[in-house]
Amino acid sequence: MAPQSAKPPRTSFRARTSMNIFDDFHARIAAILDRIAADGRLPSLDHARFVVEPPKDATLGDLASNAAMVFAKEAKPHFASPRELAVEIGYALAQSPDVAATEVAGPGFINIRLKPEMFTQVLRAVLRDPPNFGRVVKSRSSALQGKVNVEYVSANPTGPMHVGHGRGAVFGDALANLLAFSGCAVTREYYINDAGAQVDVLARSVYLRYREALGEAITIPEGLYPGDYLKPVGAALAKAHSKALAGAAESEWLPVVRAAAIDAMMELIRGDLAALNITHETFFSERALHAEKDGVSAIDAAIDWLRAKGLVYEGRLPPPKGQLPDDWEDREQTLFRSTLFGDDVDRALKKSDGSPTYFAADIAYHKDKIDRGFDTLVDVWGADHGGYVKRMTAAVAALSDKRVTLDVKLCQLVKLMRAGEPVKMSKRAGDFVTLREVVDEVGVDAVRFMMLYRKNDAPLDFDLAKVIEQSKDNPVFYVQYAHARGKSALRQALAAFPDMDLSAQSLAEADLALLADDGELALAKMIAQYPRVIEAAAAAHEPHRVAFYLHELSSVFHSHWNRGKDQPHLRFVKAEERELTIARVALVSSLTIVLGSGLRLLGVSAPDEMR
RNA sequence: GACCCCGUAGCUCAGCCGGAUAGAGCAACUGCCUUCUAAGCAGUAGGUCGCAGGUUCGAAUCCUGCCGGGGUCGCCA
Repeated sequence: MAPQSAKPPRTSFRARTSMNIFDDFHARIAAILDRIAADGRLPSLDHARFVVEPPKDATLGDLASNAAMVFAKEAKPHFASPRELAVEIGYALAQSPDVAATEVAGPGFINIRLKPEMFTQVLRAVLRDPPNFGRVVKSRSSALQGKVNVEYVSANPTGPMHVGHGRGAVFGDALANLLAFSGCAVTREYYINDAGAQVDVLARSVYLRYREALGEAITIPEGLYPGDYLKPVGAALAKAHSKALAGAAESEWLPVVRAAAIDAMMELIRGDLAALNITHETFFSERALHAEKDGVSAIDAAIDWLRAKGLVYEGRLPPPKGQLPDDWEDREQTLFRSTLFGDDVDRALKKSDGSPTYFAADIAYHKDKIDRGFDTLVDVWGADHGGYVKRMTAAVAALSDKRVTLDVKLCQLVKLMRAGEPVKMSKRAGDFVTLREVVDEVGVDAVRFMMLYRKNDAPLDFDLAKVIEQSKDNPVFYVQYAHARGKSALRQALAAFPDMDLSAQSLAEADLALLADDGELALAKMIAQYPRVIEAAAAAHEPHRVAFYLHELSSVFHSHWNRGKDQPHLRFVKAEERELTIARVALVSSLTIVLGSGLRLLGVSAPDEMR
C-alpha cells in the first residue's frame, strides 16, 4: 500500500477555507450563538452539541442544523420557543452572500439553501489540490490528532493466513490510511505471538518435517500442525543442519527449530499481506518482552510499575461460572486490579509455574506503546477475543493514568460462499481455504472492497462468484466502473477538443457557473460531502462509511450520466460548446478525483477502463 | 450464570453525537439500448425498526427488563 502523499499541505489555501461546508456553517452558527450570548440573551454554550448535516430530504435545502432545538432549554428566558431562536439564527445566516435562503421548519430545524457558487467553489477546491481534498484540516474531534498506533492482523505465526485474518488485515490497513489522511501520525503495527505454547507446537511440527526431509517416515500426531506448508521449512533445516539436530534432545533443537519456523511463518504471512498490498512499519515480538536484561524482563518491569501504583496484589479469584475447567484450583495468585477500571473481575498475571500470563505480556506490550508516546491505540481483533476487551482497556487506562485511550475493533467472522452456497472449509489435514487462495481467485480489489463494505462487527458473507461479476450487483465493480466511466468522458472530451487542457489546475479555472442542471448540482453536492464523510469515518474508526459513500456517489453519477440518453443536451461532452464542455469536464474530473481518493484510502484500485 | 456483539422490507445490509414522512442493493413487477460504456438507468410494490416500559419538545438511535441468534468465560493464545 503506497502511503498517502508525503508532500506538506498547502496551508495558505487550506487555511482560508476547509472546503468542508458543514464545518464552515457549524462555525458560522457558533459565531451567531456567541453574538447572541454577548447580548446576554444566551449563556455560553457548548458548540459541540449541535450539528450541521444534510437534511433528510434534499428538497428541504442543502444544509440543516438542529442548533435551536438543542439549546432550547438555555434559550428559554429570552426565546419563547426553539423556533424563535431558529428564526434569529436563520436570519443572521441569510445575510451571507453565499446563502440563497434559510427557513425554519418543524420544531426548529434551520434549513439552509446555498447559492450554486458554493458548490462550484468546492469543485474548484478539489481541482486545485486533488490529493488533499477531504483531508481533515482542523478537527473538532480530539480523536483525530496526535500519534495513533493501529495494531492489526497479529495472527499467530503458525501458518498461512485465513480469510478471517484477512478481514482484520484489510480493516486495520484501511483505518490506518484513513487516520493518516485525517491528520494523525499513524504507525501500523503487528504483534508477533512468538512466545507461547503454540510456537513450541509449531517447532515440533517442523521438527517432524525436518526428519522427514532426512528420509525418515513420519506420522503427524494429533495436536501438531499437519499442513504441507511446513515441508519446505523442514527441508531447509535439513539442508542447513544436515543430521546435527536429529539425535539431539528436544531442549537442544527446540530453540533452533522454533526460531527458524517462526521466521519462515512470518515470511509466509508477510507474503500473504503483501498480496493484499499491506505492509506494517513495526513488527513487535512478544518473545522480546520475556527476554531478561539484568535479570528483569519488560513484563516484570510493567508489573512492578503497576505494583508501585498499588494496582497489583496477591489474592484469590472466585471460580469461573459455567463450565468449570478440569484443572481448576483455588489458590493465591498475582492479580491486576482491572475492576478499578471497569473490568468484571481482577485478572491473573502469573501462571502457577511463575511464568507470566499472556495478559501480563500484553500489558508490557501496551505499556511499550504508551511509552513510545502514542495518544490513541487501536487494536483490531477477531470477535472471539471480545471477552478480552475490558481487561486490556483497563490495563491501558491504568498504564497511562487514563491519558491514552484504547479502542478495540472486533472483526466478525467471514463466511465464504460460492454462488450462494457455503464453501466447505474443512480444517482436517490443514486443507482450509487460505487467504492467498481467495486473493488469487478474485483479486485484491474485490477482497478489500467487500471486506470494507460491511461494518466490522457484523458477520460477512463473502461470495466468491458475486464479487467478480461485472454488474451493478457487485459494489466493487459498480464503483470502479463509475471511475472508469468518468475517465471515459475525459477521453471523449479530448477527442472532441484535441487542444483542450484537461489538467486539474487548468480545469479549476473553468466557468463553473455553466453547471446549472439539477443532476450536475446533485453530483457537486455529493462531492462536497466527502470531507465530512472522511472526518466522521476516521473519528468513529469506521472505514466502511467511506465504501458506502463511494457507492452512493457512483450511483448519483451513473444516474446523471444516463439522463444524457434521453436528454442529449445534458451529456458531458458537447462538441459544439467548448466552454460548457470544459465546465462539465471539470465536474467529471472532480468526481474521478474523489472516487480515486476514496478508493485509495480503501486500498482499491481506480481503473481508467474496465477490461 | 456473567459479560460482549447482533435483531431494521421476502433476502443481504446502511442509518453519523437523539431530529423532520426510516433508506440502499438483491429478489418481484413496469419501462428505457441504430445514441458519450445498457458492464447502466427510471419507476411500482414491500417495514408494528424483536417485545414491553422509561428518559424528553422529539427515540431505530440513550436507559432498564424480557425474547431470539452468535461469541466469550481459564494460569489457553
